[in-house]
Amino acid sequence: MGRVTTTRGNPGGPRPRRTAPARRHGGDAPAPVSQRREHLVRLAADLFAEKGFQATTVRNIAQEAGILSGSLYHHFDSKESIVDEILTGYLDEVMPAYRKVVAERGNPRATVEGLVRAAFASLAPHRAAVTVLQNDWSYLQGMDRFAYLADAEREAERMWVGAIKAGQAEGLFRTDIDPGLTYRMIRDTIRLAVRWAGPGGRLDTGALADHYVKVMFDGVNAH
Amino acid sequence: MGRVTTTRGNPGGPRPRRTAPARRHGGDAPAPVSQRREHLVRLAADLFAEKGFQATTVRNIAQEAGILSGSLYHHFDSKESIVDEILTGYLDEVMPAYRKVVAERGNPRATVEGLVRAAFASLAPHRAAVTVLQNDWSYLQGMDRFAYLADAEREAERMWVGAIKAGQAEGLFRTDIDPGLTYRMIRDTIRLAVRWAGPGGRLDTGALADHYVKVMFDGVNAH
DNA sequence: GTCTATATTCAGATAGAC
DNA sequence: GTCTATCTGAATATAGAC
Repeated sequence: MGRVTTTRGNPGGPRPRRTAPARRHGGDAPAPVSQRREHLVRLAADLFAEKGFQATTVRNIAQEAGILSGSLYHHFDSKESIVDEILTGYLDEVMPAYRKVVAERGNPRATVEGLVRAAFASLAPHRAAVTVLQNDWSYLQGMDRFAYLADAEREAERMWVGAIKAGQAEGLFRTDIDPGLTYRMIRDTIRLAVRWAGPGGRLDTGALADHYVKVMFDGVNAH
Repeated sequence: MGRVTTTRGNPGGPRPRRTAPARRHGGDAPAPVSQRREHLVRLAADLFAEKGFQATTVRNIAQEAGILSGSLYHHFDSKESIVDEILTGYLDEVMPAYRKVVAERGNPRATVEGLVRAAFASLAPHRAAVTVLQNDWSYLQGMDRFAYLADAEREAERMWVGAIKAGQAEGLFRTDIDPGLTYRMIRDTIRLAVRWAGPGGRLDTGALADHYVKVMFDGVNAH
């Protein structure tokens, strides 16, 4: 609607020259097809995990790889397609893990514990995805391309809340807590763990899961 | 350093004319000094609470107020000074509340419960600050101007962890959980509640605090 | 597969007229 | 106190040389 199409405008201009592209191999194997691409995704993921998707620029990613930003577009359509790959990789792991736990049809306590452990287990290999889901959720929500995120979230909620309600029905869990509220508390706490289980890797997620299961089931009170 | 000073460049160009600045008074009192300013801060806060600080533009804020972005700079130095005001307002409320709870020197269980309730109570009036602290923490950390955030966080951690450790020493809390880890779990879960206690205001924070205290102390298991 | 060069758009911010 | 007009810088992305 009434777009102004001035043919002017050139911010940027001559950019500072870098010294050299810092090659990191001197005649390696030809690389199957997209080993280079996967490497770039991993570099991007590290940056996304540090500061989120929106806060990371394609120049950041390119610099990390020792190339210029324009060169990234030989490998990727767009910045969005990079994060798409990262998010899809996460969901392709965690959702089947959830479904497997539910399909085992153990008692609800075992199911909830299994879900907690599955969630924690997926944190370490997918820090970037989890960080992006926290930081940039509302941004991604606005895009048709990422509608699958909300779908997955709905399915996950059904599984968790179902297990909690079943546990209440069987008298395993107290009935004076709200299942939906409890699910969100649990989910959020696990996701946030990615921040301090962070790059330093000070805490392994197995130990975190143990800690969390203890507190969640029995509370902080001494018996 | 070799800046290109083309005299060109005019993104924006002729902007669509708005109909009128939507005045909301027709001869009110002269307004003490900065009633207008406070109003603008509140508008900005709503936007920050929705999508964070970095994701909100000064043009967003101005549009919400029915003025142009340049006009905002009559009231504020910069976008940062707006968020500074918001964050300061939050800390000026929550930190004294924490200190008061600790100063009462009740038993550690009462102290922890008091801290939880103080934290929840501060959510509703300061949604923007809490959202910004979550979304833009790493961005703000990099700036000297916001060093006071880390200071406050350190003081808060000392109070919480102190209460948890005291409770363990008195045999009130189980000793097989890590105080620092437990504090972060609690803190993060409370902060995240701001998202779904959100704009709809579906859940009042008093009820949330009740729910949370129950689960935290006694766990989800039935007795 | 990378670089050069640049288009395009949008961000925060400013000067001065009204 | 707001608007007009614009600057400056930075972001995503593209075209074509090498």
